[in-house]
Amino acid sequence: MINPVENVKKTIQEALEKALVILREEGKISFNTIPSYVVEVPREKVHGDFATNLAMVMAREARMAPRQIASLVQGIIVEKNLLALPCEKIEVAGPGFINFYLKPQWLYDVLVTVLEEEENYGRSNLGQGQKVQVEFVSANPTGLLHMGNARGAALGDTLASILEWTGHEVTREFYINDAGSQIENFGLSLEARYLQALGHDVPFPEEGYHGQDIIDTVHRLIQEVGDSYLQLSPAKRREKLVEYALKEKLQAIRDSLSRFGVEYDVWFSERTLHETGKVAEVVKLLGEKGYTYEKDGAVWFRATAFGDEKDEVLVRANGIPTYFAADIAYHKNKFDRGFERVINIWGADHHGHVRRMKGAMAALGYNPEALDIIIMQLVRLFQGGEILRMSKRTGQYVTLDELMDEVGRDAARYFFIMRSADSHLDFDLDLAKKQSNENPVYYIQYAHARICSIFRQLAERGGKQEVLKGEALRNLLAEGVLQEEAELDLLRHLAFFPEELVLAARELAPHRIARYTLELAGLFHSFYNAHRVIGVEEKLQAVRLALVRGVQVVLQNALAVMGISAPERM
RNA sequence: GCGCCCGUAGCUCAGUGGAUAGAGCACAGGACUCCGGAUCCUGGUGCGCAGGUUCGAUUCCUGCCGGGCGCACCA
Repeated sequence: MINPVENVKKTIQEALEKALVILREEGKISFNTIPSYVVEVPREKVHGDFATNLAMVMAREARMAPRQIASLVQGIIVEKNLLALPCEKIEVAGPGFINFYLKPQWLYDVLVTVLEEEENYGRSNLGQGQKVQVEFVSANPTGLLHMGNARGAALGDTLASILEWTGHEVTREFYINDAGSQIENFGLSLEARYLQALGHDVPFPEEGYHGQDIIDTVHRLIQEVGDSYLQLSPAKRREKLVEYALKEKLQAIRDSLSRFGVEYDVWFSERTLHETGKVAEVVKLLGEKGYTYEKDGAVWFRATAFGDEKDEVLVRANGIPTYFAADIAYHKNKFDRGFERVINIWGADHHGHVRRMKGAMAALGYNPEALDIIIMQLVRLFQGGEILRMSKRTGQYVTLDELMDEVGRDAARYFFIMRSADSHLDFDLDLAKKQSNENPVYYIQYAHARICSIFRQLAERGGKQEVLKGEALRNLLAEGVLQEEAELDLLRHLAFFPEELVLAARELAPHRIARYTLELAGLFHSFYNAHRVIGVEEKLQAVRLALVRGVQVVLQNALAVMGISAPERM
């Protein structure tokens, strides 16, 4: 649970603030409060290991030129030795930055930490055990999973992992839309296919589900029950057909997601909310709080009271509650189960739903801030330069399984994780198939395989295979054996892993980890091409083996977060 | 018309209130008799346009232009 970067930043902050207090006591500077400032790693290495904008943001408060403040602070830190870190030099630069050039000591400590914590390196307690639910995919169980669902699955699962790594108690949940009008429609489609399969010339509903998959489902059912459903009333017949098909579809969805590396803790049925009266209950509750009214025979929710453009129907004139009503009941249930934070991943086509959902939570007395809805932009599928429309109705879509058949699970996951949820994703099928070997995930995995290969080589040559750790490693590093730029760059990147997870958790941004891992792999490949590990001088080989082992550990951890395998050979 | 997202290199995309804006692909050239060449190294007139806030804006705000998606008693 060590975050090296955070520790250094804190140490620098302490020095800065002590310096300011001393300067004020000496009457050299005046201020009431220290404005918020940052200690960060500069983009350019020539600007030091860490830098702060403190002097610039203090300028107004202290009524003094930024560079002058910076000089005073820098001077007093050096003079009184306020910084509790081995430091090369502290400089004032540019418009008033204070740049800290640290001795590589802190980077050496990082390596000791990584090898100490191993598969736990990166974990933190940011969340302090907060109970978080991540609900994602929640595809209609009337068809197979398409590319949009796949993106949601990769993002949701990775986000859940990131939250786990940062000290949250996470539940992954899938909401099964097994009620409502699309189920009615599903039943009508199944019925038509059933009758057609038995030789009846009946029309197929225009708005029905045209996919081949439900024809197959019906044929399997007929193997079991034959034409016995012809005797049933249409309503009963549809109910039986839906029951059978839903079970089958749901199993297929579970299997696909499982194959994609996604395992849910909870599968939550919408139908149960209706059957247990929870939907009616929540409508009543909203009424009691004064947020509903009747118009044209329907019950409406006052979404406009929460900034929405218009109100929304909860119960139709025919007495059947809407999807929205059920979803409110579902979200109430989430909070009632004790989740302190609820995160949903929705497709961009549902973004209009966000404000009223939050409004409904506020109306029920829950904190709408505890509900985070990540809007994921849609996936546009191209083939041969043309857009393929994805639609369950027409049955024309590429499924998650087909995608995995084409490019494999690792590449598919990485492809979705590497882009921010905000970006519109154009997926060129031809390109994805053709370039599957050019997917960056292989670049990362290759770095890992190469490291494994180093250890294999070492074994074959009969060399010492155990990697130095703890004090022995610390002592050897203290001799300054690791000096190369490429080595220090790698250590610096390893240092950032815990911080990167914290940022990804705060920003709910899984793509940060994809990027981080790619950069780490790149730094390793550069190092590998420039320097040898095996066959160099004994001490150097020992510390380089430790370094390479450290990289391996972090690659494994990062890949684990993303649900991607770390192959030993490729 | 209203709302949300996006507009960064030829293409696909990262990125940040700061000091010289990055990566992959594509293109051109080059690399160890040695740990895996699925690698590395070298090569770049780019933040849609116009205002505003700020010591400082590609980043924040407003308007405009362009693209995607919503705006059902569907989900």
